[in-house]
Amino acid sequence: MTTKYYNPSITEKKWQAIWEENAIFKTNNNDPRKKYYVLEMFPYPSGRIHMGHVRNYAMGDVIARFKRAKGYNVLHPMGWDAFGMPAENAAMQNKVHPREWTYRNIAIMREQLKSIGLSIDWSREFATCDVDYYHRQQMLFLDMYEEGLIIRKTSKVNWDPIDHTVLANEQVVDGRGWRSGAQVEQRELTQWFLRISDYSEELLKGLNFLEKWPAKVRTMQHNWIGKSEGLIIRWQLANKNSESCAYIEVYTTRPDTIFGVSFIALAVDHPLTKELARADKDLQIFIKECYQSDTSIATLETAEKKGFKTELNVLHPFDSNWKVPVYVANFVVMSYGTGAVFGCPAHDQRDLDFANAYSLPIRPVISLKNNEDYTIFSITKVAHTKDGTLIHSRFLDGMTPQDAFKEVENRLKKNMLDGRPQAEKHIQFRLRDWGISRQRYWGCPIPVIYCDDCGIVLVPKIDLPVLLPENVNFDQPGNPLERHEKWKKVKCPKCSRFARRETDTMDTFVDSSWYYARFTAPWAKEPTDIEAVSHWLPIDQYIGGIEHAILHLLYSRFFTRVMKKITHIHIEEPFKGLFTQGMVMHETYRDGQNWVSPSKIRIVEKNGSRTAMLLSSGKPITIGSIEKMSKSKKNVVDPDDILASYGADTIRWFMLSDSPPERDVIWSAVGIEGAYRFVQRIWRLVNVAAGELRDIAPQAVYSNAAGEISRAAHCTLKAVADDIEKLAFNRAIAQIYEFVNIISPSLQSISQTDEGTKSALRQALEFLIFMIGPMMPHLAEECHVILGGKKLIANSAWPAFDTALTNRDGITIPVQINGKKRGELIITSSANQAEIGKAVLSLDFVVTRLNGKKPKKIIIVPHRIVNIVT
RNA sequence: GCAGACGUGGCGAAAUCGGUAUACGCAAAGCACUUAAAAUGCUUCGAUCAUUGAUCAUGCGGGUUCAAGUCCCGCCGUCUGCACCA
Repeated sequence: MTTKYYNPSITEKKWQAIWEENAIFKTNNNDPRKKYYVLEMFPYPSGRIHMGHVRNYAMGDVIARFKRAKGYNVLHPMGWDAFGMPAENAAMQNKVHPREWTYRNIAIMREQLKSIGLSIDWSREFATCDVDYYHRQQMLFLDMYEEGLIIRKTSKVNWDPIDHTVLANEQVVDGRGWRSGAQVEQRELTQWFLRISDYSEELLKGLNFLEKWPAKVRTMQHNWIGKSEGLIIRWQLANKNSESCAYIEVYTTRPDTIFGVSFIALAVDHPLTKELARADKDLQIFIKECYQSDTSIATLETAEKKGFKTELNVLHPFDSNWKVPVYVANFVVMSYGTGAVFGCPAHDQRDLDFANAYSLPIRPVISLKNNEDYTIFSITKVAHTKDGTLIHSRFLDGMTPQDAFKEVENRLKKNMLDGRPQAEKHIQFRLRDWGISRQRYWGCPIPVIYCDDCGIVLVPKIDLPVLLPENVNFDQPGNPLERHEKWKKVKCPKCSRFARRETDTMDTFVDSSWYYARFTAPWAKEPTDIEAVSHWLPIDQYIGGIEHAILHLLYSRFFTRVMKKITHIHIEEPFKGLFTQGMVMHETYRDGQNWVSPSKIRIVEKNGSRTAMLLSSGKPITIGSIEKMSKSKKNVVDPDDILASYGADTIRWFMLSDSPPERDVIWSAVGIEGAYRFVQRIWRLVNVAAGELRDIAPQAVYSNAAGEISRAAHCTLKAVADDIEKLAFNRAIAQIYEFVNIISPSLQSISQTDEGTKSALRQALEFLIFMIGPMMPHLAEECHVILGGKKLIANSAWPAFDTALTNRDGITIPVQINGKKRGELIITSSANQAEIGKAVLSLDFVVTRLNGKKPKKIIIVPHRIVNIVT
């Protein structure tokens, strides 16, 4: 005990080196013990680790270390989601090659992660931009193509005419490209698609079996897949003025409202619209206008309902004298249903808006509750979408909407129109095929060649990998591959004439859809080693941010099914357990319009109010709301700074304490101080006691003070293990605090205690070291050594608790009178109902309260409570 | 608009199956140690009234129950996801 304080910066480095030298965390695929695969979503190498990463990896590490102590063969790997736009942006701004930028960031972040003391098998590390990895991904592409899982088709996209690239909807702000500020156009592009929509039903059904997933994520995926059941109804054209078809197909989930129809609306890119436009200048102008608006959410919300009345009319399926006008409308989407709808303004808000704009009739067909005045629709402009009974609907009158649906279906499916039934049942999904083409350099090249003679030719497996060219420049916008003539020019594998390479690369979501499988055997020549995959998958516990609830997790579920089909994986669901952690938040500070970093200010607390001022000048600063840590709001705290002043154990402990892991945690300076004080407290207690305890044999003792300590030790050990198992880290930590509070008085007066208590304390401390081990691994090792331990905690088995000590024989149960607690009863745990009842009635406070009266009823719940009703 | 979650002290929160509401931590106050401060240790800490103690408290209003933070019905508020999806 030469030093007074624990110095994490020296100690933590020491233990990290020892773990590495002994290869403690290197995992062997052939280990006979039961497997456990824990994985945190791998990071994008943006430059530095942020607090969100620390929280994510701290949680995963607690589970990995705990399961290892519990005797599992644990796989806990790390990699890098390394392709993507930011590397190219950096290339444009700083004249640095994306590869160089990416690998430099990886090197920095790897060291940062190592300094947190994570129990990771670094020998399995890879980045998705490693040739080794994207080579295998190209192999998968070929296999999937052979199986018919990939198709080429055109689709409408947001096109940035300045940056020459496709933009995702999120990248369109107020109709303009987020980087260039250019007015975004709608373009039809031919792209590669993965046929995820073929798996809609399967992906939906699979959700039911994911019991260890948060219900929230399952609901989100459920809605995203968006299954709906309805009818496709064919409406006969009134006059034969279309060359190609005799009817318009419409998808509807409300066939019951068919007598409320007042118009038919076609999508702007519907084939019939295109046909009509050929002979109609005005329609051409209308279509052009529609294409100029983008598909971003903000625009859609405010967009006016616009329509164009065509010459066409269709006949009502149940009344050939009833002509319904056909419009082209901007709100109808080609990619959903049939790209045409029938409008029933009275019972659909969107149709009502349209009807009011174009003075179309509004025909109510579902009864309102108490108001039969239907002029209301044009006044209130609110459609009636609730249930009721059918009215003004001829043979449907009086039916429920459900019965009317069936009646319409039954009648129409018998009617033949042009050789087909006039209606068919149709199940429609919202989920669309996954377009994976990106007009970018820094991604996995799509292994395809275009030949003028042979058409689309796949790159033969033997010619893989298609490598990204090194010599590229980013001095003009667009995709450098596109203008790299030398790289593009290639001999056709079929006819050997000159052909050109596909210059699009794959969406980075493809990279992250199978990396978890690659970790099981990153050395394999094939994408996976089927034996290794069968051993390790599914992942027992996957941890990451809720922001990936839909895309990444849905794509991965799809990809696993696909990889099963092409025999690279044996299962369908990759993630058995999923946990979505909350974000790391921080207060914001601003000086006028400018955000101010927390490192530049000082908080002063006076009379219960908090004020902030600039460190440099003392200028007052406004304290703003608590928000997610982000560079733009400058409310970030750099983990490196915290590591330097407090150490890894403190930062891990703070991240896990207080807030439940699924909820947001608010970072605060006082919070991290509190965690640091606890680290010092443990170290101090162990040091104070070490001299007295080092030679004492740890054993459980069953008497008096020593007995209480032993009992607490065994109970806490059990409770902490249960909480970690349930990922309730905050509760585990509370248990540990409570336990330390129990044993610390005895530890501080250790020199005056008897041998029995010392022995119990010796064991209590040993348990404590194991309990803090998963969260504060360095401190645990250090304390273990101070007490004379030889083996590494990281490599030791979790101690067993004694059930004789966790089950008490004397228990205290609360006693209520008329539902209010009035006292307690101490009795043996084996006491039966009759004995408890007798004991309760002789208690002083019960006798006084009853005052000679006989209770009406006594409710006794063994081990829990007694309630006397008078 | 549709779907889902949540609402407990000054703050982060706990309460397994309906069974002692506020564990544990933070902040605050007081005391001890100290020349002093920091650190550390001890004590207090939901509200109101009060002498022991009592009454009221888990967003609001009802209900079920011996017993409700927990279950049911109706509101209010906050957050998240999706959205011209027919």
